[in-house]
Amino acid sequence: MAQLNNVTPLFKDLAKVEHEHNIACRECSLYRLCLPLGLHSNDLAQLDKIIKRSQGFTRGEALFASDTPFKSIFVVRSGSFKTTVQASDGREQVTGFYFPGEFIGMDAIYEQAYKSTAKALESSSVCELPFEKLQEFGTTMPQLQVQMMSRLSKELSGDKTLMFLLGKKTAEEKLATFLLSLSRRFQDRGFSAREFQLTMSRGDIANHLGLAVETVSRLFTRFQDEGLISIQSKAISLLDSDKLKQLCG
Amino acid sequence: MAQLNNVTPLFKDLAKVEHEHNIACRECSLYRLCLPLGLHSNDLAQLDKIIKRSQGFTRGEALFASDTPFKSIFVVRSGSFKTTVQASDGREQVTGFYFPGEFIGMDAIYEQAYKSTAKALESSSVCELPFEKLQEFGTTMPQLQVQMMSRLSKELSGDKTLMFLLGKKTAEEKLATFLLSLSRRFQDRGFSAREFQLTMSRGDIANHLGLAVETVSRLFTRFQDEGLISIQSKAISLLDSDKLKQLCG
DNA sequence: ACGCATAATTGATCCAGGTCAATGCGCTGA
DNA sequence: TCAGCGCATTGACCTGGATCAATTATGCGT
Repeated sequence: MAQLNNVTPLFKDLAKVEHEHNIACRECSLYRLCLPLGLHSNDLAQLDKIIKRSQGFTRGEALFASDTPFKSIFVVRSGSFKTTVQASDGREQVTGFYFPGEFIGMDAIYEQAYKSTAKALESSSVCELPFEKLQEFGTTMPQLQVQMMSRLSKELSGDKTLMFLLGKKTAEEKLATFLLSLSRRFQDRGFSAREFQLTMSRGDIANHLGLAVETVSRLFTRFQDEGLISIQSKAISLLDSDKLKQLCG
Repeated sequence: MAQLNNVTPLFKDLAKVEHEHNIACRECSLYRLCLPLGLHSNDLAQLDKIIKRSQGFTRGEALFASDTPFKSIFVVRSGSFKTTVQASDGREQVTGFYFPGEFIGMDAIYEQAYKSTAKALESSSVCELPFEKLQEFGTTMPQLQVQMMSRLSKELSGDKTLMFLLGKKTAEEKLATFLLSLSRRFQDRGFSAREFQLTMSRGDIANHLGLAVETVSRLFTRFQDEGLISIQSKAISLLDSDKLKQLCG
């Protein structure tokens, strides 16, 4: 666990527990958020067997790189990740941030190759689901397939929302929306909706929202001046989420 | 067929043939692009039975509305559609355009409700796939499930690309990318990659790309002045797609 | 074929947010 | 403890594309 001491993981307790023991899905605290939902216990045991529990990634380490053959879908177990797509000229877009229980790599099924790069934002770990095995299981566990589709659909729906954000929202609306989205996701995971760590850099946030770093920085200070938030480097608390909600448009 | 005479459907021949006969998947000219790919012929016959072939929609008519219960996934049979998401304040974002063989409504699986509105851009028709039935079939036809996931994945991948476009590209790059994307899709469907109809309005294009109508209009005239395209109201031809490719960045 | 509504073009002006530049802060490692 | 470096903040200025305002096509209904 030494590597965990020099960072501030978002989900320290989870990381501690689940790094140390390769605990079964049934006992995983993410169960409620994850794939196995709705599976019977013998099916669950089957699933358990094919899941590879990874050793963990350190800040900046890649889970997979763009244009690499697709083999597995990953579920974040602890920590957090970002995914990016890049153009040949070097420009890149942060397409998403991923927290425990969330799936990474589903956009690679069609092309059979990852079309984005996934990097850890802090010390993190994942469960690896080899897609071929997953397919085999689909025959005997239709519920699993439905669950998978549901996951894909959820991300699709989220992406449409993001398209609206990128295409139609002002800088202020973008940042307010982003903060509340994080807040909601932390709450879903049993953490404070009010206070949390921004594990990604200002640059990552700006990039993701289609803004310049400077704009994000200015907005943070303005939100703070207006008493909406309190922010100190990576630690943020939402002081007036009602007003933030209004700002989302 | 009277309703088809006063419009210029993108896929007139398809519309003619497939409106009149409820032809089976096996004989459908979209087979290659559509769901049944990889199914055995007896499976195909099964699938055929659950597919409802709709009567057709006229320009502006809604296939489904936002916040309506989810029942079916739709495949465009002829014509074209757009999907939009809207905010409470009235702003809306065109999240996609859909052509024959493409799937609409997959982002509704998770929420079990359509989170976008789909409208016909011209006289169009769809195949309706009741999701419940599709699920039942999944048990006996795992291949179908895989195919569905593949479709979802493809759209996901496309959305990431669009996020890059919205977040990082200039107006010029956006429009060039859009035109080439249409071109490629028409080519995939056996139509000219060089000359086609823009069934959507300038407003729809602008909205989709996160631009103002005026900007799109100006770019069209500029592209025309520079000899890249030739455009006359809805009819466009790409005169220099190599240079357009360069403009995409 | 005519007239009205809607869509598209074109021009003039403006501003949100980007870019450039300088400074400040906080890790990290010796 | 402190130097060095990457990240973040702050200020000054600039610009791509939005907005506003006419004008001109297009197409639809009668």
